[in-house]
Amino acid sequence: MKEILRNLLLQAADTLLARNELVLNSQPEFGIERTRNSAHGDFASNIAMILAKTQQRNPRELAQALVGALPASDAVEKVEIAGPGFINFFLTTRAYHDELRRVFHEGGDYGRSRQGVHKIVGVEFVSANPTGPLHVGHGRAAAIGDTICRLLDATGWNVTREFYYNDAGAQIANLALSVQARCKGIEPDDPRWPADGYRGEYIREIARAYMTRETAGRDDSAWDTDLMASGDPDDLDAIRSFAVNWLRHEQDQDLRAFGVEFDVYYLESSLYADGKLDNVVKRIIDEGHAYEADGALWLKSTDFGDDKDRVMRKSDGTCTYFVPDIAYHYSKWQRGYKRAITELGADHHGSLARVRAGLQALDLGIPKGWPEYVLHQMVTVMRGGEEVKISKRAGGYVTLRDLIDEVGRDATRYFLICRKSDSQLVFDIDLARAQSFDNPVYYIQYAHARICSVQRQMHERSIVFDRKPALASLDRLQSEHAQTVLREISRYPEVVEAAAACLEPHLLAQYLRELAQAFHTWYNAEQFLIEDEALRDARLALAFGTRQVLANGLDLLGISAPETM
RNA sequence: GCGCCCGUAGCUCAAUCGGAUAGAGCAUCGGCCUUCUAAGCCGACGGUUGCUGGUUCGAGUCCAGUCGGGCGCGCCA
Repeated sequence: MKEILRNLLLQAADTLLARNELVLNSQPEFGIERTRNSAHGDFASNIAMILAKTQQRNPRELAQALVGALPASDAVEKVEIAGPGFINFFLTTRAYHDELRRVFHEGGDYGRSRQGVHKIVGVEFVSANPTGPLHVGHGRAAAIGDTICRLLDATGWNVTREFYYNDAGAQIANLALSVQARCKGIEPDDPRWPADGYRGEYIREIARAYMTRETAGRDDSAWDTDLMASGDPDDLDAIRSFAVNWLRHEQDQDLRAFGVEFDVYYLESSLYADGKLDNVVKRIIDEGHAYEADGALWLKSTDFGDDKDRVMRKSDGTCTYFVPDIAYHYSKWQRGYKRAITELGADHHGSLARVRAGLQALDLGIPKGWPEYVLHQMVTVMRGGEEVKISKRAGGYVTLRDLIDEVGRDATRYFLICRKSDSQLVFDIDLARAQSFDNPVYYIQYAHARICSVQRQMHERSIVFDRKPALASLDRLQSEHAQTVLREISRYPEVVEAAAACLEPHLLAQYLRELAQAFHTWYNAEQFLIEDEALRDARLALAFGTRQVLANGLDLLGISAPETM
């Protein structure tokens, strides 16, 4: 719909241009938006006020000229000029009927578009260290990252989901020591317990499995073989491999239960094995962006906007954590991702400048703003009005698995996605569990189930719904409630586009609630299965169209659309 | 001390990349089931968008400052 109006305005501008009533040296950048107030029509454009600046003209007068030059369209009922120079468009009911017909015509593809067609984008998210189970924060990362992927896919991008495993380094060594201690029967409060060891119960479980020579699971392609525990408590290498494999398997199971699957698992250890890490360090030295001091090698990250230089290689010869990050992101660039998105917890935002600086230091023409980052703020979990602490070291914290088991996958995903990612989130377990209207996810699903129920009733009463005559009788939809539903449906493609463009999935979550609300209101006001055939057809068409849009939207959120509840 | 994010109704949060009269849900109060799912609907109540300036046709949104909260600032990851 928006595109129709945009084209009309551009044609009008062209007409004025041809008449020398307008001077432009570039395509005008202007907005067309849904109005908040129906007295202002359906859409409003600020084009006249934008152009007024460069044209040195009165915006209302300019708006008048533009409106005068607008080509005729059967989508537009009337056009008004209002306020400081808004051009308000009132659309015909026909325009809305056409949109509903499009829903039926395009079905599951309604709302999909092709802006990103043929372009590839790599999206990295979760990337949890394999040192423990996934917690709520990872859940938020998973929900946001996966939904962004679905949105990008819906707007024509070719998306690869990628998970980066820090399976090398100090935390992993710490993990191995912790499991080893458990293997030897050492408890966390024992003086022999490793400093900063992981104290959680899952460590005991891994140790038990290792000692009883279980097989650590494996169901992704990044590992070559299943790993058999040797059962030897002195073989730290074996313990490390086993523990990492075990935890990766657990994490993978949890993510699958959450409806999230990855295309690529990228292992930090592979950067050491194949020399990528050394190459990156060498390249940065060769480009003159590094120097030796105090026995360490420093990156001159201040050359690229960081507030201080950073140690790349410590005096003990090992690299600091962000060097593999640089090498890893460089590998994305090498693999052809002109667009890459990295989803991270906001507590890591400090590394962002470092990684970008390192990529600039390679001097390989990687754009300054590459990769794009999406950061999410912390999640606080509430239960019974009290905060549930999540600390990995302390043990007993709320895992993603706990939430999925207790709250359910759909509600968990919805709650983690429904707020803007850069605002802190309070996850109220009691509210998320509530099987009531308090719970927005059920509210949306209920709308879908209700429509399915109507369809079942229809069959029971042997009423036949034929799409063609139904879509021809939409003029019978006169009520304000039905009009509201029509309007909400027509917004869907715009919402998908905006959510994908801004990488803000919460816009879609919010919208689906509004669509469901419009439907529930209408449902309560009017009967669908009535005697008047044409009116019945029209109402059923609108109801089934609503169901389609709800299903499409829920699918993009990775939430099921149940037929009964 | 420096950097990033956030301050919006009693609570949890929106607000279409500067748009017109700031919106939902929860909570509170009052209505609606011989009707396709009441897991629903309608109405009422609720605001100086932390504060002070600035930019312009127009600011919750942008800028400066200030107060409050979170996170980060290591030869940890």
